[in-house]
Amino acid sequence: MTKRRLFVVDAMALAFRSYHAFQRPLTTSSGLPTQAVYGSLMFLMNLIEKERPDYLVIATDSREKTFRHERFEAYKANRSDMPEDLAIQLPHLFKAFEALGCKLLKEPGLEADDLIGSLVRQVKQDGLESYIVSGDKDFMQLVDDATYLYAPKKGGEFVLYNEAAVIDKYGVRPDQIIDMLALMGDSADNVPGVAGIGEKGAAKLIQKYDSLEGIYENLDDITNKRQKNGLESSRDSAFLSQELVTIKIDAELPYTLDDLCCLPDNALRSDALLELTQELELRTLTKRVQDRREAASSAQEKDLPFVQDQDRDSVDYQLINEPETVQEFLNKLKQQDVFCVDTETTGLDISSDTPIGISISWQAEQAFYIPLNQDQKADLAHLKQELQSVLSNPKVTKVGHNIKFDWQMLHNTGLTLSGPFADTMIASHILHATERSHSLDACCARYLNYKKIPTTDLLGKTGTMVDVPIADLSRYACEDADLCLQLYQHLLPKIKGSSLETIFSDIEMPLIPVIAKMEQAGVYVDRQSLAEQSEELETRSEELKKQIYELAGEEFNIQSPKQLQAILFEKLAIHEELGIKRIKKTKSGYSTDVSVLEKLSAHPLPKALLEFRVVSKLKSTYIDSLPKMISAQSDRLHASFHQTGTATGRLSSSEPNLQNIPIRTPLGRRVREAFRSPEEDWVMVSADYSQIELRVLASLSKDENLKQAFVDDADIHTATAASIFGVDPEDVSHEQRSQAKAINFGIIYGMGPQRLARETGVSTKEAKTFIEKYFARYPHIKGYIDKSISFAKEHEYTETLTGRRRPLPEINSSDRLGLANAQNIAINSPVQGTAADLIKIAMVKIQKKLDDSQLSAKMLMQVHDELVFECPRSELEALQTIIKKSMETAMDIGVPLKVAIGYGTNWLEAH
DNA sequence: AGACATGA
DNA sequence: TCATGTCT
Repeated sequence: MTKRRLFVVDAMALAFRSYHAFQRPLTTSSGLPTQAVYGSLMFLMNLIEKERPDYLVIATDSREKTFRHERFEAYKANRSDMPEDLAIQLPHLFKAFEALGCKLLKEPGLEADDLIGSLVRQVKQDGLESYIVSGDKDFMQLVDDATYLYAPKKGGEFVLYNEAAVIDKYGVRPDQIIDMLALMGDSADNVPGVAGIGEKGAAKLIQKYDSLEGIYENLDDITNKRQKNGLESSRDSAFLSQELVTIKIDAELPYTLDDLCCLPDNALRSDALLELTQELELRTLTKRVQDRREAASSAQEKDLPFVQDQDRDSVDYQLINEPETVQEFLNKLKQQDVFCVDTETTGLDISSDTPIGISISWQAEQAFYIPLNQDQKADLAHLKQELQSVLSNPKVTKVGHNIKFDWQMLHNTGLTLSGPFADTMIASHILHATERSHSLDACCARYLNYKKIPTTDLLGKTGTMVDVPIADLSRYACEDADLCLQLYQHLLPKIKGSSLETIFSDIEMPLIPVIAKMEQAGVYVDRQSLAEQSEELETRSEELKKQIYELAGEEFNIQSPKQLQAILFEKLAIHEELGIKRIKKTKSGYSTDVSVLEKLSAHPLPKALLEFRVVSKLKSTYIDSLPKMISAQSDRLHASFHQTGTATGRLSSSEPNLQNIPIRTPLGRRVREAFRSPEEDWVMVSADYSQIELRVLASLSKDENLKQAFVDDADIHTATAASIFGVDPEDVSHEQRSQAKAINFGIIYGMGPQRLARETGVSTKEAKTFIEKYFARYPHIKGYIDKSISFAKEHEYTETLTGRRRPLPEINSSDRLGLANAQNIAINSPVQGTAADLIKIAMVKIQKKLDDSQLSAKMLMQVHDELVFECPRSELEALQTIIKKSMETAMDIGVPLKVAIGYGTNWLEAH
């Protein structure tokens, strides 16, 4: 693939150039001048269409003075002010950049030149080529094997300067340009240079003596009197000029490649651009944008999707479905030690769907599609057997994007896929934990700047993969495998050898088959029990509804916060009636959440509402929806667990979310009680890490006091209470314990005194003193918190014990809320993430022991610090031993880990 | 603090 | 999309 290209434009240079290029003024009907906007837009649109950049950004000066002004007071002193009718256009110009999808880069204390210089050097590290779009010869100093000067000529033409072209023009190398400019000076920027030396003279001298230093070392050689005199008298000025003309290349810039991305096809037909050209009455440009939009929509009608074509004709995709080609393919496959697999399947159901074909790639832009259905003309049984030996070869790395899915599909057709794995979806998540999507489409766009054909184009509206013509399917499947392999080549080097390698190779990759099995096992729920509960709650719900309507004096939609607001705070004004002043607010008025309703619960209406809320939540979210998700195939619930769903490294669960099944209240608990084993002599087993996050906190902070409490196996909240209230553990009251518990949680979540006060029901002031006392008793925890925050500030990410990272959100130091949030993240993420890593390690250990010992016990679900299993009574003891051992020795964190196990009818009692 | 689901 | 509520 050719290198991806970044184009950088100097905003002010472009604006001035466009402004002066116009002889006649151009204005809107209301008199707003628009020459600069028109000229700049025209220029950029031409550039985008002609060059189709992968990345395009505009750089501009910051307002502040720079190091050059400090060094030389008169720097740029003779610049005249910007003409008023250009200045007035600037806001529109910036809007125009935005409409084109170009980021406007600006950094405090940097001139555009320095920003550009540092940017091109930075992206060179990422393997990009840079094109500096400017007529300013100063930029020639930056030209190298990956950096070009793209200088506009008259009439829309450009000259491209590479190293050779620079030498051709001045006879000096790019790295000598600085010294040449130092001799010449620059009247526009008030750079003094050396009197009596111009462009020609400067070039000649540098050619002869190599550098400014070289010239002064050989001053006696110089025959030209005028030059010699000038050089002698302007020595200081020459070296000052050298400093002034040197473009900074090492400024740290906060941009990622994603910030610089350009989508040429979208840029020229965006809604924003059309709106802007219309608003500014730029008719020629409006017409041009409309043309692009029409072309795009007619292309879509013809079913021609917009794909960023990157030499896609050069790809080598082969359909392998003849006996001879199959054998030839298998022989080549067996020689690979890394390859990418992707399956095309009859559907997405993990308990019933199967592969119809498999695509494989081991080299970028080359891939093979091997049908595993009737499209395959070779001996299928033999083919599968051969594939099996490769798919389970422990010496071969199998690359995939969400390879858990392929594992499951292959499993459904009797094929075993085994490690080592390299999952590019998880690799993406490890490298960018705060990105929302890690789908193949998103990753290709993000890392390869390649827009895939949407799957829906292939499938049509209702069809399945099975109905797709083999040629199309083959091409699509090959593209997926090829791109996945390219992602592997792009992402894995960033992980290998870095501190992320452990988390990727030793934790996440081995976890894949564990989760794959867990999902396929599913969990049984008692439909009957849920149906009974549903009826009971239906009755209660109706009663409450009636009661609520009566109290309100009218019928309304109780589930609409807006309507409820009107009843509570306007019609009945309950808060006034009860004399309650402050009511929590949301963006759209008074809140009606639990905390508010509880405040008002002296009145019967809010009281009824509270119960109604509980009942309807339970009924709609769990009792009525769980049965709908039970697989007809297995009669069980097969939720998904995602390794890429959270910023901290926890797993997440969906369809249904098994991680928020009720447990706290008796009514909710009945829902979880419906989860049971369908087999006669089998039991549910639940294993809970006790206080895992506080143990992790003790470990991370190395607080002896807290560590000792765990070594002593004390009740941690009681111990904390004893410690901060200065009493013996036996004398701790209920009240004191629950306040200590709130503080312990508060610390883990990084919550402030206000939240703590709300949580414990004490005043903010009292909460403050609690926290102070806490820190006095656990001084290392205060230290840990400070350390976490400063680490996060410095690195802009947080890190767990195992090296997992989470980038911090961009912090705007004026944004108080954002800052507080970032601090909470700095404290919470390492704790939550380390706990998540511990249980992941335990899961892998447990599954391995289950496999090795050939027990039939099954892991069914994970709820952050809890694992749920199902096993025959006869295996109970063996299973408990395995669980306990694995969880308690998951990793040595310098604090003992404790596990509580509950089973059978008591499986919920571990809590 | 971190998730996901529901209903409007 | 927001407000709400469930879990850890």
